[in-house]
Order: sequence, then structure tokens, then C-alpha cells
Amino acid sequence: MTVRIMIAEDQTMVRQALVALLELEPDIEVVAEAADGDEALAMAVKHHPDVAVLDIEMPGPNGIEVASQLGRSGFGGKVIIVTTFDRPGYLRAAMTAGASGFLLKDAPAADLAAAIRRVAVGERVVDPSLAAAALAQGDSPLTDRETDVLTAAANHDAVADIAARLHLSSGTVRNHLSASIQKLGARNRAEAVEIAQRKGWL
Amino acid sequence: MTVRIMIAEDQTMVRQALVALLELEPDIEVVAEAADGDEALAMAVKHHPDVAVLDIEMPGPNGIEVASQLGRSGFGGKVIIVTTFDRPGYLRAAMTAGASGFLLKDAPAADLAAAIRRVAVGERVVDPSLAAAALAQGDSPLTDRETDVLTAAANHDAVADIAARLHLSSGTVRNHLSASIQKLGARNRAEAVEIAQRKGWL
DNA sequence: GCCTGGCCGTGACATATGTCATGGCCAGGT
DNA sequence: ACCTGGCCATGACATATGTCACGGCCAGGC
Repeated sequence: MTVRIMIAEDQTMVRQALVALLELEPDIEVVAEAADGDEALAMAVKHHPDVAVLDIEMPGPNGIEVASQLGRSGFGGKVIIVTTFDRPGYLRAAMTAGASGFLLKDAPAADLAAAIRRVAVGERVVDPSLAAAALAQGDSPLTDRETDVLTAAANHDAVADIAARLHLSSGTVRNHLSASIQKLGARNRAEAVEIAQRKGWL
Repeated sequence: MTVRIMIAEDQTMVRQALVALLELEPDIEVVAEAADGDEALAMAVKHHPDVAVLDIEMPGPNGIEVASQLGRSGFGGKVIIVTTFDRPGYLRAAMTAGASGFLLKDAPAADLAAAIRRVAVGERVVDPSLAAAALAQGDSPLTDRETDVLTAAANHDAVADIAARLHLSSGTVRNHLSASIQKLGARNRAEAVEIAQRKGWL
């Protein structure tokens, strides 16, 4: 009746603290730890835990990418995403990646153990306040090309570079950026990037 | 012989996990918890712990501000700063604020208990890799006015707005921004902001 | 078939941004 | 006293950015 879990979290101190916390639960056993996305993938196939608890912010493939990768590769267990930032956009991404649970680190620690138990028996667990925020946020107003261009602009590149990378005219790139800026109510390319990232639309 | 400590950390799950971890140490007793800067100040004067473990990123006054506040107000205990981001610039600020220890959450959890014990008896503890990084990184190359302008530019404002806020000509603002961009090796105002923030120079 | 609406791509044009040369001011060295 | 070097401030100039009006293309409704 014990649940075998894996914890993936890049900050060593936090990871070990979470392990210490969960080891206090008699019916939960931590069978694997991972400090980055690649290690998480390797550990999951090696130890096949019942539940994988994944942080989003990790070196290498992030928690959401790990989740979808596991889903495609026939990993039998469940996935819970735990994240620092409350970016509701992550929720949708996590769900489409096949996660069964989504928690914030702002939540009480007891919620984590509870979520692990419920997910292990097939339920879905989502932080209620986060779910409400995600609903209120809705879908992205950006078209495919606009999100392409905006993601390409996220690393402070000039228009000419973006145009070269996407094989477009610089005028076209400017046009897509302008449309994005207006749709998002931003006053800048930089502000548009920030808004879109915060809402999880990139 | 037990060390009485306080933990200030805004993410509930992480805070409770750290408490659980430290409660496992027989000679350490957690006498107070705080979820933000104001609460940390109140709890410190109420419970006067031997060591206050402060996260930097908190609502209200951040960990460094709390540390300097405690130092000025005759708080008798020691302070350890624990932070998420490896921004070596924080190290100097923490030390001038009167902290006795500085750790990253990337460090192993055992280091935290060890640091608490050593700080309690009057030693200073600094993460060695972080100290090296801080040394290697050196001081900010930016002048006072340049950091002013760059911080003002951090929220994607136009030059005219920055100029108005700082009571400067727009040409002057552009000049300071240009100097910052060149000194930081950036190609953009946005990139310059990001570099400076990452290095802790804002 | 025809229209309609949305998305993509493009170039002209106004505006914002980044660079440069210049001058005033002050602290420190000689 | 005099120079020197650094910081601040400013305006001219080239370039990058954002906005606009236009066409082509395709899917869906009539």
C-alpha cells in the first residue's frame, strides 16, 4: 500500500527538504531523486515510480517537457507538476503534457502528500486558486506566426536577426510584432514578450 | 546547548519542508516561522532566536532589508541569508547588511544545519563557490546615474517616460543607456537590463 | 460559382532608439 | 595654480522600431 515516488527539483536544499518531509509519511517512499530534466527521464525509466513529482524550472528539459516525454515513452506512472511561479499558462501546458496534478510551492506542505495519494489512485488534483486563474485567463489571442515571431524576439534579438532565422522579410516581422503588441495591450516589444510569457502564451 | 532558530521563506511548501528537515537535528529547535518580511521582523523581536534564516525573495521587505533592520534595532541574534538565485551581487549586500552567513538553495541540505551551528558560535559562513563567483564578478562597471536610468528602464518604459521621472533630458537618458549597453556588452536596452539584473548590479 | 473574413507577407512612412562629439563641473595629482 | 580624468548633461545624426495600407491566399458560407 505504499506509494513509490520520484522527486525532480534542481535546488538541492529544497529537494532534500521535500524528501525529508515526505519520508515522514509512512505510506510514501521516495525511490529516486533528480536534479535536472535529463536525470529525471533516466530515473523514471530506471525506477518506474508510481508518481513523479516534477518542478518546472530545471536545467535541461523542464518539468513539462519531461512530462510529455514520459507520456510518449510508455511511462506507466502519474505526474504531478510543482512550480514556483504562479503562471496560469503553465497549467494548460502541464495538462496537455499529460500531468495528473498541478501544485504551487505556495501551497501548504500537507497538500503535497495528499495530492500524491490522490493521484496515485487515479484522481486529478489541481490547485483551486490556480485553476480559477487559468480559466479567467482564456486562450491566447495570438496567431501561430505571431507567437513564432514573439518567441524568437524573446531573447532580445534585432528584427533583422529574427527575419533571417525565420526566412521572412524584416517588414513582415515588424508587422507580426506590431500586431502582437496591440493585441496584448503592450507598448513595446519587450513588454509584449513579458506579458505573453507571464500568461503562458509562448 | 540547542540552537533556537527562525525561518523566513514565503513559499509555504518550501518553508515547511525546511522546518521538517531541521527538526530532524536534535540540537536545533525551530521557534518561529515567517512568510514575509514584516512577519519576520515581528517574530524576531517576539521570539529572539539565536539564528534567523532569511530568504531574500519575500513579499514586503526582503531578506537583506530585514537583516539590516534587525542589525539597527539591537536584535541580538545572528542572520543567515538563503537565496534561490545565484546572483553574487546579493552577497556583498547581505554582508554589509550584517549577515553572518550566506547560502544558496543549490547547496546540500546538510550545509544549512552545519552553517546554523557554526554561525551560532560566532563564525562566518559563506558558500565557497558563491564567494568565488562574487570575486570573479567584481564590482559593477556602471556609474550611479547609469544604474538609476537602467533600473528605471527595467519595466519596459519609453525614454520620454524615464526622462520625465528622473527630471532629465531625453538625450541624457539615451546617453546613459548607450553607455550601459556598451559597458555590459549588450546589443539592446533590454539585454543590458537582463545582464545587469542577473549580475545583481541593479 | 461568388463573396467574406482571417491569416500571411510586404514595402512606405513616422517615431523611438542608439551613437557620437561636445561642454560643464568637480576631485585629485603635480 | 594648473592639468587630468571621470561623471553628468545635452543636442545632432544614423539606424532600428512600430504603424499603416495594400495584395495574395485559403476556408467557409451563401
